[in-house]
Amino acid sequence: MQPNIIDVLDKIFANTLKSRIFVNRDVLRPDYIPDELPHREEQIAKLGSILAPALKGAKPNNVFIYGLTGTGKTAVVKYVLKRLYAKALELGVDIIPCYINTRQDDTTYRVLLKLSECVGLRLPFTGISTSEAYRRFIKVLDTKTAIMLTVLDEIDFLIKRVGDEILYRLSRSSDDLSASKITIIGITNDLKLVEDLDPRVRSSLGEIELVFPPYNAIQLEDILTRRAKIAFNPEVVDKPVISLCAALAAREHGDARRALDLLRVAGEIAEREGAERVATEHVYKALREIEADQVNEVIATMPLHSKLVLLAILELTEGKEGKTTTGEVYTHYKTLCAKLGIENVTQRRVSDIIGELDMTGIITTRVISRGRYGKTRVISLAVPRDAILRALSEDPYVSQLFSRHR
DNA sequence: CGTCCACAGGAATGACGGGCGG
DNA sequence: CCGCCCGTCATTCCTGTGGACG
Repeated sequence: MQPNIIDVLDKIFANTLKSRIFVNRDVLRPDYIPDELPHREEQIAKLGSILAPALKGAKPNNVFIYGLTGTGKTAVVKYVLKRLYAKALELGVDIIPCYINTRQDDTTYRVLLKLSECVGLRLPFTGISTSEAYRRFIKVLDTKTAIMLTVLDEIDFLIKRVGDEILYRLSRSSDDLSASKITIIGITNDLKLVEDLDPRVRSSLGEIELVFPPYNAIQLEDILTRRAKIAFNPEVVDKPVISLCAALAAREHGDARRALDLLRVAGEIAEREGAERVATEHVYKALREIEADQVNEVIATMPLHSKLVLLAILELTEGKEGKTTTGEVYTHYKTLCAKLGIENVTQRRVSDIIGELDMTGIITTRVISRGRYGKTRVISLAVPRDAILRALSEDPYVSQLFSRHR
């Protein structure tokens, strides 16, 4: 037994090492920052001119950057900061870039921790209050004459978690500083974020706004082509494959991350199958795999009753045009609860659950009136049923319902 | 042409668990 | 460490409504 496992592993290792598909798979990963950012020249130029005053030791305006996922916001900001920092070194100007992703560091204290790290101050992980942390950070920063360029990526998470208090503090930090200055660059894909922001913060933070439009299919194709050249062995991907990835991602909303994911996963599938080259069928498989992963993730975190409602929908949409209605779902859902011996929630709640499922994109609903026979929502599945079925069977309660009628 | 079905969906309220500030 | 507040899931009660049917 043991030698067998080792043999298998050896084979896997060897295959990975002498991959005939990939040269450098990492350049297709979402966190990779490329040396060139095609089709974002305009945004690079704008951000560059906004931040350029830092090179003269002046405080640039705060910037707010909007754009849907995969439109290159993070990449552009990181790129511009890198170039700016290099130039500053050359000129002997003190610029301190600081990148914080507030999805990971989503508390005031953790943000302050990161800020301090950027100015070379090590704060304890715990033990001091946030105001003390702020005081110490400011004290160190004020020993310098520097422009601190603070990027707060996915800033909506921070605001949702702790409100806009630190933003206010930071935007008013010049009151506490004599020589140094802090510029804030906020990044978000939530276009209506500013609405629920303290007006004082809004005006100081949104001094300048930059919008990143989605890429179109042609631009995506160009991006993929450049990236594929570095990522793959020559001749293993050809144009139709890349065009397909671009077209599929453009259909979403021009999400470059999505396009790159597709290409990478397609390559991984091709490799797993021991294929010579990446074919369009691998892309379709990749699409299904990525979709299934997302469905899995969404469903896994759902509460039990949402899963049961989803199961009810799943079973009711089998056959007959794949459509069902709220009333049918509720009745069927109640029988499922009865089988499990648990209490059911009210119809009002199920109505909301159906709405929530619609929001996640797993199902599609539309309100219609059947006249004499009342008003209801027509429900149909929006993703492959086997993906849902597999995700639901992960749940220990729900899976009892499967094994029974098997 | 008015009714009335079968829900949609708003408002108020409560149980519960987790995180935060003092 | 404790009380407090907040978000989530849920209930109760409610008003609103498009259009087939009588």
